[in-house]
Amino acid sequence: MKYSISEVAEIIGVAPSTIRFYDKKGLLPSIGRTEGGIRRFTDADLEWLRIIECLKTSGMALSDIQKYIHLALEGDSSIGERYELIESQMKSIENQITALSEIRDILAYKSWYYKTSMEAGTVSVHENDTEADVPKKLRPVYLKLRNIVK
Amino acid sequence: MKYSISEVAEIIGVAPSTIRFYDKKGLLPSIGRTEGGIRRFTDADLEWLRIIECLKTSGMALSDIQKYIHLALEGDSSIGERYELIESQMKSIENQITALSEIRDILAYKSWYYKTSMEAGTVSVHENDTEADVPKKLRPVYLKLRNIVK
DNA sequence: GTTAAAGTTGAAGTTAAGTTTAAGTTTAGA
DNA sequence: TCTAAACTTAAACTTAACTTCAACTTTAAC
Repeated sequence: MKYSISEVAEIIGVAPSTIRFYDKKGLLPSIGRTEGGIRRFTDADLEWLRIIECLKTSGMALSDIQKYIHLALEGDSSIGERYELIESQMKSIENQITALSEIRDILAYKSWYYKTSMEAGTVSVHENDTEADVPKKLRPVYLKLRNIVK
Repeated sequence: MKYSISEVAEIIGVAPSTIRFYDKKGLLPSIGRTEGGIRRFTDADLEWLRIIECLKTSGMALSDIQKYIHLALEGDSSIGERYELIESQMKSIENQITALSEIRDILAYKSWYYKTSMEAGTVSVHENDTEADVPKKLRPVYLKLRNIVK
């Protein structure tokens, strides 16, 4: 099965210009062309694009994705390097998840704070809050951040 | 307690130029100045900066953070709007965490794939893999993505 | 054989979130 | 009082990841 650039764009969910941009950056190894020079994508090319999407979502820079793809093209000799790259990206993702979870907890506190303020009509309702006034789930973040979370 | 811009930069962990940039963008309401025009930060100003850091980590754009801060300055009349903003940011964070978790699972599979390839010296060791060859934990992602995860 | 839609390229433009620079001012300490 | 360190501003520069543009070519359908 072969696809045009706009079909691929549709399937992957990006703009055609983005795919040309990736191609120019060397992220798409050896895309086929018609005699007239028009790109024809194979299913294998689609897979590369999905891998790019995946690594991009993980926060990897395009320049590093390019490195990874070229390592993959090198074959078995680069397995070790690719393993290291993937491991390091896994660690990065786990750090991101941890950071986001902390922020989510803070926002959950703020959400409760505003919800209850809304019901009372004013944020003053929390002026003399103590731990006991805060829902159990939100107490850890309240205790840690009561000075900065307004 | 009052702080100079470089002290604040040190405490918060950003460059002084970043703080000036935030100030110019209207993210820091009414920073005090000496007679000569030098910024003097209070503990309340530090709190704003911590809130900015928090919302920034959550992926909120500076322009939206600015809106939030100005809503907060408006007082009780903006509680509802602030609540909506926080709720929407919570949802955004939860989506981010979900997306990252999926990517982490894919990378965990790739990590296993490369680790075992490394031990065998070649990725061919996986050529005829079936579900049974994949560690139990990695099977869901393998089944879902075996066509795209190489 | 025409033609309109879709493709091509290189180069320039965009956006966000800063950073750097240049030129000048303020301040703290000896 | 002098001076060096720290501060000020406006404006230009940076980087990543695209997007848009202009000018031109290829292709599919009639």
